[in-house]
Amino acid sequence: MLNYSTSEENYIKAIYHLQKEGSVTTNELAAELQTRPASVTDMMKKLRTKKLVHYEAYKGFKLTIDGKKLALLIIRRHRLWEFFLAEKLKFSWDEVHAVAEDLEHVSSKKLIDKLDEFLGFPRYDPHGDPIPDANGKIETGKQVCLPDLPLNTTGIVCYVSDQSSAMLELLSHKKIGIGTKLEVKKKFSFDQSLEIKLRQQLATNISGDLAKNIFVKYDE
Amino acid sequence: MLNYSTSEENYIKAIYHLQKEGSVTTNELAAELQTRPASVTDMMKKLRTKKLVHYEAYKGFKLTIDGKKLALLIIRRHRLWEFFLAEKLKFSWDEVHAVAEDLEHVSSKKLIDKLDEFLGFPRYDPHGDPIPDANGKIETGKQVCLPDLPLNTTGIVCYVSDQSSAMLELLSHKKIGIGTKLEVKKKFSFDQSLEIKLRQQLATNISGDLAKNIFVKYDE
DNA sequence: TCTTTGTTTTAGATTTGTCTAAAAAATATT
DNA sequence: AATATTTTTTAGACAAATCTAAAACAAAGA
Ligand SMILES: [Mn+2]
Ligand SMILES: [Mn+2]
Ligand SMILES: [Mn+2]
Ligand SMILES: [Mn+2]
Repeated sequence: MLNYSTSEENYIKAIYHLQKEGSVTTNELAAELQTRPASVTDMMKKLRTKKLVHYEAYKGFKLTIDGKKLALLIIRRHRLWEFFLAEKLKFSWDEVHAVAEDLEHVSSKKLIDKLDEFLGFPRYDPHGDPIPDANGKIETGKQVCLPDLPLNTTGIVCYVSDQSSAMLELLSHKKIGIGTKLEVKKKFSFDQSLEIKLRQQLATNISGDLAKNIFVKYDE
Repeated sequence: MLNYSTSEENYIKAIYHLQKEGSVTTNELAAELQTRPASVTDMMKKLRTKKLVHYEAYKGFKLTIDGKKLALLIIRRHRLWEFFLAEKLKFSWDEVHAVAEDLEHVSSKKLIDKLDEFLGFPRYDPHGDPIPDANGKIETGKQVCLPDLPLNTTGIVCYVSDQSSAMLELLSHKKIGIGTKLEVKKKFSFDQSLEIKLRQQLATNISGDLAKNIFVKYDE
């Protein structure tokens, strides 16, 4: 794998995040990167000659296969460092991103693979986003705690942070367990309680305290 | 503390290493950094306006108080990362330097101080060089294993890596312990054995196997 | 002291990544 | 369809860090 500049890497990563499907426009990318449209055009020409983006004037751009591979490598670095900062250095969730933004550009393959191993091959970063593996494979979907699941979106329960018997008793009574599919129908700001609907069942209410401890996976 | 470019930091660190005492010349620094004398002159003018070096045309240069502080901060980052790579990620001694050369430029103060804490405030990097503390204080001298102690230089035993009873028996017989002052008089390449001299005693011989496990501190 | 040699600095060019202002193209409105 | 608006690209400039070639300076030798 060739070596790319910090600037090139930031562009590639930003395009990846913007191109859910279809292509990305000059203004979108300029806004994302806090730069000027003219700078974006310049960089797209460069990334085209390096075969990292498909680009024709006035027609937007998207990553090539190689571009996507590079993006996933940078995201892998970014999220592993975020995990390291939160887990080992006890940074809080909102502090990890800025530092990882710099660390992600240190490009030693061995460093990242050894770091991955040292961390125990974590699957999610501190924000619940999946971490690509050494081959660039990434799990689709996102892991969040229940209050952060968008309304009317199906989520699958994948983890419960509080495993006390009191908690498990409540869960089994509500018929919620690992693998349960559910949707959040309403969020009440007064007490953070949620109205949720389980597959083939009536809606039920759960407290904010309970919801905070339930983690779900969903497709973005 | 202001922020400096990777290039500026590499220059500052190189000057620190070259100016044991007295001042550094253009050609020396160009050789150290694998660059051209003209580039060095350009950079010296820039670092002078930033008050990091004392510099007058044709008269060499040395770090100001602020320049020295910055150098020690970069060296602190470098050596902490080296320790992390060797200790936690199981890199070998000869692999850590190149990666640390990049990591040292990530400038978050909190990152480095938390890393220091996570590592247990190590005092020496994997090459035996002392690590400056959070205030930039650095221990003078260097820690190496006995075969690496320069000939006829007084070293003080500060650590023994093999602490088996067989080993300690041999050491006490030779009257070598923590704090013992000694000099290496001769190195025999045939079997790596050494002829050493202890303070106020006759010279004695020790095997390569023993010598490898004895660490000494000395002034450069 | 004068001259030769080696070192250091200057002058001017290059690359990378950015910017502003103006022109060109695409899109939306009447 | 013609015109107005928005988006994108081009043209030209700039700062950072580097280079080569030439000029200026310092040190050493005759
Ligand atoms: Mn970044
Ligand atoms: Mn994240
Ligand atoms: Mn470096
Ligand atoms: Mn070292």
